[in-house]
Amino acid sequence: MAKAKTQHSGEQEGGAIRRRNEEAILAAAERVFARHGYRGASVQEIAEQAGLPKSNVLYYMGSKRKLYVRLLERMMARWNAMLDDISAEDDPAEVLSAFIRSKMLMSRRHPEGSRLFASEILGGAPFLQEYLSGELRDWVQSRAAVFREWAERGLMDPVDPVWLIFLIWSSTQHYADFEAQVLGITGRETLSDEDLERITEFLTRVVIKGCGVRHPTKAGATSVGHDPA
Amino acid sequence: MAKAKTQHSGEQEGGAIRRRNEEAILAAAERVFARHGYRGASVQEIAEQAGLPKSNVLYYMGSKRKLYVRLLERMMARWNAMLDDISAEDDPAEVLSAFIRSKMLMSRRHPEGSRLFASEILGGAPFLQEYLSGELRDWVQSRAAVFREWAERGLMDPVDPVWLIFLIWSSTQHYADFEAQVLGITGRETLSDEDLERITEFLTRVVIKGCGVRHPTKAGATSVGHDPA
DNA sequence: TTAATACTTGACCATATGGTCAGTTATGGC
DNA sequence: GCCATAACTGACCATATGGTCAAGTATTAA
Repeated sequence: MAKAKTQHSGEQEGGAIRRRNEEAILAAAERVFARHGYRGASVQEIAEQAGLPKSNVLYYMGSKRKLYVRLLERMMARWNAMLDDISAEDDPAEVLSAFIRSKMLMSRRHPEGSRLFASEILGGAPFLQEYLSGELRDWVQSRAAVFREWAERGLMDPVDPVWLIFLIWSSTQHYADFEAQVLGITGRETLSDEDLERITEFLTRVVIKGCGVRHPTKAGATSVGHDPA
Repeated sequence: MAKAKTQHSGEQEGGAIRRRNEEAILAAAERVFARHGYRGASVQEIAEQAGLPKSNVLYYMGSKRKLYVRLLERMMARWNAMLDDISAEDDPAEVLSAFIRSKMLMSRRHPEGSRLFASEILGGAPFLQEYLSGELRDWVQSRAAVFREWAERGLMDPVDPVWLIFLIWSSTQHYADFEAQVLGITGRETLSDEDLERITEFLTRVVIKGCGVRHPTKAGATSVGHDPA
C-alpha cells in the first residue's frame, strides 16, 4: 500500500495553520453546499466565503467530492453522538421528550449541516445510501423494538414505531430545513430561544398525548400531558 | 406596450405540438430541478430527459430561469387548488383529517414538485420569498384564526395554530422529500398505497388526539380517536 | 399553391467549472 | 542558520455551462 501522506491522513493531527484553514473551509462549504446542493455549489464560492484562494481549498481538501463527503461524515458523527441508548425499562415520556429535545437542539445548533443532509436526501442520497440502509436502519429498528415493547406493556398506544420516528424527525428538522418558510410566514427575522422552547414543548405534548403515553410506575393507568393551561 | 408574442403569451392556447413538447419539458425539468436544485440542474440534462435538443428547450421556455419560475408557479397553483375554505363552524376533527389527507395525497401525486419546492426553500427561497410572506402567510393566518376559535370553544387544546400547521406540513411532506431515507430505512423499493393510508391514519390520529380535539355536537365533551386497536 | 408562421437544430460564443502543476514563500525542528 | 516539509497561489487546461442565431423544415390558413 502507499505510504500515508500527512496531508490526507485525517484525524486530529496537523499544524495549527492547517486546522484553522480547514475549519474555515468546512464552515464555508457547509453553508454553500446546504444552499445550492452538491452540483450547484462551486469551489470558487466556497473559497471566497472562506477567504482563501480556490487553489488553497483544493490543496487542503483534495477535491470537491472529498470535501462534500467529509462534511457528510462530520454531520453523521454529530448524529451518532446524539443517539444515546434506551431500553424498554426507561420511562417512555422521558425518552420521547429527550429525543425531541435533542433533535430540536440539533436543528438549532447545526442548521447548515441539517440542510446539507436534507439536500443530500432530496437528491436521492447518492452518497448516503448505504448509511441509510445500514447503520441508520439498524438504529431505527432497535428503537422501534423498544417502542413496540412499551406498547405491549400498555405504556403507549400500539402505533407503528417507524412512522413515529419519522414524525419526530420531520417535525423537528423542519425548523432548520424550511427556516426560510417559517420566517416568511411568521414574519420574523429569526426564531428566538423561547420560540424554540415553545415549539419543543408543543411537539412533545402532541406526540406524547397523541400516542397515549402513560407513566410506567402505575402500570397502564394515568395518562401524561394533561396540564389544562 | 409591445405586441404579445404568440410564443410566450402563456395560458392554454398554442398548438398540439407545443403543448406536447412543453409538457415533456416541464416533467423532465421538474425531475432534474428537484434532484439537483436550481443551480445544479443543467438545461442539457433537462433536454435529454425530455428527448429534445437543448435548443428546443430554450425555444419553448426562453431561459432556465423562466422554466424554473414556471414550475414553481405550477406547483403553487396545485397548492392553491387544495386550500379549501374552512370556518369555525366545521368539525375540527374532520377538517384536520381532510387537511392531513390532502397534503399526503399531494406528496404522493407530485413528489417531484414537492421536492422542487423543498429545494427552493432549502436554498433560502430566492424566488418564493414574497409568496411566503404574502399569499401563504395570509392563508396560514386565516386558518390559525379558525383553530384559535376552536380552542376558545373548547373543541381542542389551546395549541399554537401555526406550529400545528407546520407540524402537519412537515410530517406529510417528509414522505416525498425524504423518500430516499424512508425507503432506505424501511428497506422497501416503494411505498404502497396501503402504507400511505396507514401513515395517514397514524398522523391523523396523533394530531387529533395530541391536540385534544373533541366532537362539536356535544359541547366540549367526548374525545376523538380512541379506538383501542 | 402559396405565403406566413410555427417548429427544429447544429454551430457557435463568452464564461465558469473542477482540477493540475510548477514555482514560491513560510514554518519549525535541529 | 539550515533545510526538509508544509503552505500557498497564479497560470493554465479540458470540459460544461446558459444562451444566441441563422438556416433550415413542417404545418396551416387563405
